[in-house]
Amino acid sequence: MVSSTDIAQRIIEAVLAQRLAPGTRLGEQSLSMLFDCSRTLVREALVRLAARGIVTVSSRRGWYVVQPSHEEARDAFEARRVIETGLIRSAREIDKNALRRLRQHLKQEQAALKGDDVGQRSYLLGDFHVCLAECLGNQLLADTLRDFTARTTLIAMLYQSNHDAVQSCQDHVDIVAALERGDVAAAEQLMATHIGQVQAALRLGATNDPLADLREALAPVREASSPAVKKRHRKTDPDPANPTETYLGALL
Amino acid sequence: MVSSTDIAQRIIEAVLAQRLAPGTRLGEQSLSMLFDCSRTLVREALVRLAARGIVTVSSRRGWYVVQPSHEEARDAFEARRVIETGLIRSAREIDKNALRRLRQHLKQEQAALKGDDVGQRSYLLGDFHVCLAECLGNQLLADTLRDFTARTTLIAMLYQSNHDAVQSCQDHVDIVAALERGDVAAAEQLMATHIGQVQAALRLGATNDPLADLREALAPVREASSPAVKKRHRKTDPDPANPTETYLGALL
DNA sequence: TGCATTCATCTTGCATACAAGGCTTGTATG
DNA sequence: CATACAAGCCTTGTATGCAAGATGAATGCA
Repeated sequence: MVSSTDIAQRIIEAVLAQRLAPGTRLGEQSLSMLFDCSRTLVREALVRLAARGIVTVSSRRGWYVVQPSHEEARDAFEARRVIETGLIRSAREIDKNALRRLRQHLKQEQAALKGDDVGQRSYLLGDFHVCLAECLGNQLLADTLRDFTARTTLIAMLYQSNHDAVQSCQDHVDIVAALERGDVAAAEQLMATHIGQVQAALRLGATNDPLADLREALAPVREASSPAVKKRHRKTDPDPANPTETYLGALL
Repeated sequence: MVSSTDIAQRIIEAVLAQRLAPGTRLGEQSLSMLFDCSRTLVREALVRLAARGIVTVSSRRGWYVVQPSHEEARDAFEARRVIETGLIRSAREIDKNALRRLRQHLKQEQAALKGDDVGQRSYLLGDFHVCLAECLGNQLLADTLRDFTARTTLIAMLYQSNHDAVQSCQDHVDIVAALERGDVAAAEQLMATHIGQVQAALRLGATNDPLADLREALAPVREASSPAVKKRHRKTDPDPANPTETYLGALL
C-alpha cells in the first residue's frame, strides 16, 4: 500500500518535472481517491510538504502548490547561490566515484535533451545540483537543495522562464570539467554565473497588478497554435468535466 | 485551543533552550495529555518536526528527539558555515534598523549571561544566527538556519560541548562590530572562526566503539558531585515513577 | 539456574465520523 | 439590471476507534 512518503515524493517529483504548476489545487479527497487511501495519509504527506515549503494550505479552502512571490523568488535564488558556491568553495578533493557519478548524470542530461520528454529534462537539470551536493559530501545540504530546487522550478514556471535547457546543460558540463581538473575557484565562479543566468531568464514583471496573469492569458491570440499559447491553455483551462484527472493525472 | 503549530513551536523552543535532550521520547499520548488535545494534533506537529529533522519516529515504538551521528554533526556545522559566511559575503549594505535589532539582541545575550537561566542563554546564543540571517534579508535561509541551529544545539548536548557561552557572546559582538563598520570580509572571517570554535568544543571521540558513551558514563566516579556527573544523571536517569512529568515537563 | 516461548500491554498506523467554516449559486428586492 | 442575502455544498479540522506490531514480563521446561 502507498505510504505518505510515497505520496509526498510523487508530488515533489511532479513539481521537479514541471508536471504540477504553481497554484495547482491539491484536494485531500481527490488525492485520496487517486492513491486509493484515506485522507489521513494524504494529509500527512501534505503537512510534510508544507513544512518543506512546497505546498500551502488555506484554511478550509484547500491545499495548493506554492506560488512564490518576487521576494521569495529572490531569496530562493540567493539561497541556492550561497549554498552551492559555498559548497564548492569548501570542497577539499572530489572523490573518484563522485566524479564518475557526475559524468554519468551529464550523460543522462544530454540524452534527455535529445529526447522530447520535457519533464525528464527539467527533472534532470534540477537534480544535477542535488547530485553535486551529495557528491561534495553533505547530505543535509543536498536535501535542503532538493527543496530549494523544487522552489526555483516552480518560480521558473510561474514567471515563465525562457532559459535555454541546452545552455544549462553546457554550464553543468563546464562546472564538472572545472572540478575534474581541480580548479574549484573556476567551478565556483561558473556556478555563480550559471545560477545568475537562470535567475535572469525569469520574466519578473515589476507590476503590482494582480490581474496581470489573467489579462495576459486572455489576450487575443496572434498565432493559432504557438507553443506558449498551448502550454498556457493546458495550465489554466482544464476540462471542467473531469478536473481531478486533468489536474492530478500528472502524478501518475 | 492549541494548534499543531503551537505544539511544534514549543518543542523546538525546548530544544533550542536545551530543555529537551537528544533521544528524549515524545509519546503521542503523553503530549496529547500535556497539551489537552487529541493525538491527531500531536501527530501533525511531530510529522512536521520530522520533516525539519528535529525528531524521528521508530515504527510502532515511538517518537524521539534526534541524536545526530558524527557525520550528521559534521554536515550540520559545514552547512551553517557555508550559509552564514556566504550570507555575510553577499551582503550589500546592512539596514540601519537591522543593525539596531542586532545590537538589541546582543544586549539580551549579555543580560542572559549575567542571569542564571541556562535555557534562555542557550536560546539567545542560537537565535543570534537566525536573527542575523533575517537582518541580512533572506527569510528562507533564516528559517533553514533555525532548524540547523536546533540540530547543532542537540549535537552540543549529545557530544557534551564544553564551549564557553561568554566567548560565544563576545564573538557575536565582534561580528556585529565588523558589520557596523562595513567590513564584511572581517565579519565573514570572524563567523567562520566562531562556528569552527563551537564545533571544536565538541567531544567527538574519534572512536568507532559504540560502547564509548556507556563506558564513560559508567566509569568509577572521582568526585562525589561534580557537575558533569549531575548533568548526566538528570538526563539518563529520570524518576521512573513519573516519566511524563520528568521528560515533558520541560515543554511547559 | 538458564533459556525459550507465550501472552499481556503499550505504542503507533490508519480509517472514519462528525464538526465548522468558506464559497458558490440561486433568489428576491430595490 | 444590479445588489444584497441566504441556503446548500464542498472543503478542511479534529477526535475517536480499531488494528497491527513491538516490547517486556511471566511461565514452563530442560
